[in-house]
Amino acid sequence: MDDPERTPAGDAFAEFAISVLRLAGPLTVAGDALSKPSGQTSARWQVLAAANHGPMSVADAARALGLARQGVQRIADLLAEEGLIGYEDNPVHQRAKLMVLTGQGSRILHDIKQRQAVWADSFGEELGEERLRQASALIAEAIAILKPTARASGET
Amino acid sequence: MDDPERTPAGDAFAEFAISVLRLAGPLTVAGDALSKPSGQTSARWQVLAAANHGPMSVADAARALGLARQGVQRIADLLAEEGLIGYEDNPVHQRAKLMVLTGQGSRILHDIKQRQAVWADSFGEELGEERLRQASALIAEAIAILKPTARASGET
DNA sequence: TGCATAATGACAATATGTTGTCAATAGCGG
DNA sequence: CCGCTATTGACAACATATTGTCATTATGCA
Repeated sequence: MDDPERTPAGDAFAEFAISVLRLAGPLTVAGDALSKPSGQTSARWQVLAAANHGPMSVADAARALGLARQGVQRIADLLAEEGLIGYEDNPVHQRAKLMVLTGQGSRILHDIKQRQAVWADSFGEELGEERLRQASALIAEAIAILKPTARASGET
Repeated sequence: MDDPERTPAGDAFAEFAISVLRLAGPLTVAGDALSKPSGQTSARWQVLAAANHGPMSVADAARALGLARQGVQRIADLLAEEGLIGYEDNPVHQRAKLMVLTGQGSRILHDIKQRQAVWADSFGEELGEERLRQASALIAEAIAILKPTARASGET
């Protein structure tokens, strides 16, 4: 019943994975705190930001955010109910309407972005730009090689 | 209505934060896949691993995992119902019983660890030990400086 | 000892996200 | 044009996790 042996690189990856999962919690809490003054949350902010990037369908936004389509749909419907986004007809697809920010949605996103800028500058300064960029690059690689695995056991 | 200006370091931190949140999803999916053959999930595996590290109360495990105490309690109660862990009397605390793996819990955790070792070695090899360790160190720093902020608006 | 404060587990409400299923629509090859 | 496959939104079930509240138990200090 000894523990399985891992290579040093395997150990490093395991530690990395645990670290990422541990950081996700505080980051979401911080995002909630940044968006709460505008009555929003991390998840709603993410969808607002996606819609602001350009008119896109819910499925497009889900791919951009790396989330399940149905989860983003739920958030988007809530945002639409509250008048922060609207669904515009899609000239090239009858079912897949395009999300577009309303005036109120734009104002709210702008307010959140202003708070986020102060926050990000502070932590960016403390952690160091170069290291952050290297870590982001590594994380992007990890996502790229993990995603196909996820997709193999993916939807339906 | 221009976007707020961020410093380069602030940009880097914002990108880093988004990357971490995006990676958390695939990592959880991968953890579910590793533990599913044993009838477990990522969350249950984490709690089993904490209990295996040494007898500890639910609150101890929650702190070790960086999660809310109540969420860990829910998982732990499920594991206890299924006979994977037991609650032992705590000599120094009447209420806070200590979680201990049962024989079945140990066997299941061991099986998951074996699958995880193969998986971690593979991705560790591909991403590189040194970069992974640097990223883990940076993430640990980020957790350290983010957590106090979270605690300021913390429990009750 | 006695009391204020903190820690802990129990319970509930809510937010987030995945998975599964289905019908409607697109897209493509014959 | 027809038919097969993929995409999309709708709907539901479930897992995970936070927040809030409460009673019980520990802890530290006067």
